Amino acid sequence: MEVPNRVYRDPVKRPVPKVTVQRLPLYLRCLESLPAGQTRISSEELAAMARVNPAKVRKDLSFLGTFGVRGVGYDAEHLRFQIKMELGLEEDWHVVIVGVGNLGRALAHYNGFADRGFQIVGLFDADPDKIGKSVDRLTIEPLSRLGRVVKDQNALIGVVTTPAEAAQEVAEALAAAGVMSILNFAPTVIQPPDGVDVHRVDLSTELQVLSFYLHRRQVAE
Amino acid sequence: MEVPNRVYRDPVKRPVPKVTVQRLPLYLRCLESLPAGQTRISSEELAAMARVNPAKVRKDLSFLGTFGVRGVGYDAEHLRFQIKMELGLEEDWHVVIVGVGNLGRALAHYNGFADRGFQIVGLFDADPDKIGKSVDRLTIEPLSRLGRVVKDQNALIGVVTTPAEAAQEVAEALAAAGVMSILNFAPTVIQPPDGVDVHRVDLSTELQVLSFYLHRRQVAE
DNA sequence: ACATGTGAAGCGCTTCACAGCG
DNA sequence: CGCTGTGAAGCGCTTCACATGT
Repeated sequence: MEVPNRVYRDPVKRPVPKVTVQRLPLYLRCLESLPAGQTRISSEELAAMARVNPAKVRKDLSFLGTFGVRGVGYDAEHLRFQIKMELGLEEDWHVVIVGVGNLGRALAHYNGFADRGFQIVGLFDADPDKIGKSVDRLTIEPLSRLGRVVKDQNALIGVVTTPAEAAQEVAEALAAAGVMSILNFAPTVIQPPDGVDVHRVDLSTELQVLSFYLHRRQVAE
Repeated sequence: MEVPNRVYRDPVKRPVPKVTVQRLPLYLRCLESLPAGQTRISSEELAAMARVNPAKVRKDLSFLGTFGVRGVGYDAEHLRFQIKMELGLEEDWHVVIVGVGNLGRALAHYNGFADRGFQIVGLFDADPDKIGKSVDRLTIEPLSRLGRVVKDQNALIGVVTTPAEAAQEVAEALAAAGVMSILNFAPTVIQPPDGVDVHRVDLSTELQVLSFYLHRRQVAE
C-alpha cells in the first residue's frame, strides 16, 4: 500500500501534503528544544531552527489549522500540542521488532521511541540461540509467537531489522498477524502486503548519497 | 539555434537531480539482488523491483549516460558498475563515528557499510568510562584525538550518534578536524559548519510518519 | 517487434509577495 | 507596525507518449 500525496484531515477540510507530514516531526523537535522561558515563536525563528524557508513553515502549519496570531507569531506550547495531535502522538502505539541483531537491539533500547509514545511490546528472532534471552524487560520470542503477541498487545506497527533475505517473509507474517504499518530497515525492498503501509529506511543509502556529493566535490576541486 | 561548440560529458558539469541521487542506491540494491543467471534487465523489471514508475527509471538512468539497448534493455552488470561509479563507490571512504551508544555501536558493527566501501576508522566518545574499550577492531578514543585521527586516516565522513545536546559541538569539532560530510543521527538539527554537508536521519521521525497515516486510517474507518 | 531515450505535458511543492488582521 | 495566512507564480520532478534505434 502506498502513501497518497495528500490525506484529508477531515472529510471537509484540506489535505496535508506528504512532504508536510514528513516535516511535522522536525518542527516538533525544534519546538521541544526551545529555551525554557520561550512561549512564543515566529515562523522565521522556527524556520531558522529547522533550516527551511519561513513561508514553508507557515504553509505547512496552515494545513493543520490557523494557530498563529498576526503580528505576533505562534504560541509554542499550543503548536507543539497541535502537531502531536495531527501526528497521532496522543495515542500510545505498540510496536514489535523482528530481527534482534545489532540494529534491532539498538532500536529496542532507543529511548527516542518510548519518549514519543512508541512502546516496544515484542522482540522476535528466527535464531534459536537468541530465543529466551532478554533485552531490557522483554524476552526474545520465536516467530511462531508473532500472531499471538500482535493480537494480545494490539501492536499495529512492526519494525523489520532482519537480514535482507528474511524481510519479505517477515513482512507477510507481520501482515497476517494484524500489523498495519511496517518500518523496514532491512537492506531490500519489501513488496507491501495488501493493506499494509511499508516505509523503508536504508542506512547505507544515506552514506551513498553523501558519497555522491563528496565524489563530485573532489572531481570538481 | 546553433549547435553548441562543446557538449559537456564531464561528470562535474552534468546535473543529476537530487531525487535521482537518492534513488540510485535503491536501483543498486535491486541490481545486486538479481537472480544469479540474469544478465539483462528492462526498465519495467527494475521499476517493479524498486516499486517506482518505469519511465522514472529510464529518466534517472539517462542522467548517467545511455547504457541501454533499444528493444533489449540494460546489461545488469554494466548498470551496476555505472551506478557505483556515479555514486563514488569505487573509492574507499573512511568514516569516523562520534558517540558510541547503542546506535553508534550498531552502526560500527553494521556490515552494510563496509560492504559498500565505507570503512570505519575511528570511534569517539566523551564518556571516560568508554574510552579504551574495544568495538570490533577499534578502540574508543576521546574527542581530543579527533583531529589527529581524521587527518591521519583521511576521514572525510563523520557520523554523529551522540545525544542531541552534544551534536552541534561535535559537528563543529568534526568540521575543524577536516571532515567534509556529516551524517547526523542525533535527534536534533545541526547548523552546518562552513563547507560541510550535513544530512539528517531521524529514526523516530519515521515512526511518527507511520503514526500519522495509521491515526488517519483509524479516524477514517 | 520491442524497449530505450526524451520532448512535452502534468502535477505538486516551494517561494514570493502582499492582503489581512491583531 | 509586524507577522500570519494565502493566491498565484515559479520550479522541479513525474509521467506520458512516441520517435528512435537495433
